[in-house]
Amino acid sequence: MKKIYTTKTRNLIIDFFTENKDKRVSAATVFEQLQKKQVQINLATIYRNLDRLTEEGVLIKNKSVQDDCSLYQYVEPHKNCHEHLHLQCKGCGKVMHMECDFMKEIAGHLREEHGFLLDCKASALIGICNTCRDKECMSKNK
Amino acid sequence: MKKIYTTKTRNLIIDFFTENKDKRVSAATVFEQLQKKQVQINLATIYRNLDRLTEEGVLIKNKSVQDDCSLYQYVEPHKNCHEHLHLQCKGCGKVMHMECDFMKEIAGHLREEHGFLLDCKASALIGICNTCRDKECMSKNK
DNA sequence: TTTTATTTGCGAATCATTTGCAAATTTATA
DNA sequence: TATAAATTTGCAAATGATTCGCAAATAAAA
Repeated sequence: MKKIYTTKTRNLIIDFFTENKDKRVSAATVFEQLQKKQVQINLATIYRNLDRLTEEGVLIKNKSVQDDCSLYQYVEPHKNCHEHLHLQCKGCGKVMHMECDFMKEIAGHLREEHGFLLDCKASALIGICNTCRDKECMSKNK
Repeated sequence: MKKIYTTKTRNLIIDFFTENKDKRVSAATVFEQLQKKQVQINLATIYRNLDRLTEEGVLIKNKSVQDDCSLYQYVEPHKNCHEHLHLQCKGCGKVMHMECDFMKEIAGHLREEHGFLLDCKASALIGICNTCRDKECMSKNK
């Protein structure tokens, strides 16, 4: 098995994500944001690190609903994403972790009634969050 | 607004999907399957038709979990995909429509407790279906 | 049947992501 | 600490899905 090398590049990328814990970003965004901080890392290297970090469970990777690219987000080590669903807002892109007891009911219902073993980590519910709904509402009433 | 032209190409593509109602396929797959039937349609044209059909609501389009491509599936006209979630099996790729009253509870819970307006059509729950679970189980007990 | 609108095929362009490879860096070993 | 071994990096080129421009073909409207 491969060993993990602690490189400058790797640390800079991890730092970026821990400083932006609630953001879901593309490889290109990581690249741009680091450039703004005068950090020059090759895009291919960023991709390689993002994929390693995803394998290690440091990041979650999934596809953007709107764009044709993958998005990565930091996972709080204590958060067990196997046990809650992710709610992603179509408006602002933010992902909320739906951590509440109702989760168990959903998983149970799917298992009992539909013979379906839910994989929370891989799933995502798309919709509109409160904030964006209000914005939408306001613009319609103009 | 644009009018819809009924072309040979368009009909061939619609036929393909109505003959394969439970399958979710990529543009490339449509292309290959039509070729096997001696039907030659340019890939770009297939893409254009798939996107038109998706806009018209004849197909559902979403991104593959595993591959880097979009998948399209026929939607039964009577099915209202605004009101149920799609359960997609990681194993076989099949999509089930979760049509049952519990859906209302889920949508209600998200709205009331999480301030989240669910967009069923855009969402997908990933997991393992009965059939694939059994297969997996059998192979482990070998 | 002529006119107008839309679609098609084709090749080229685009965009995200991956890959090969030599050089650089990190870790392990002596 | 010096050297060897393993892994990562940058770079440029390759890949693969999807899109685009444009002239020719087809369908709908007049």
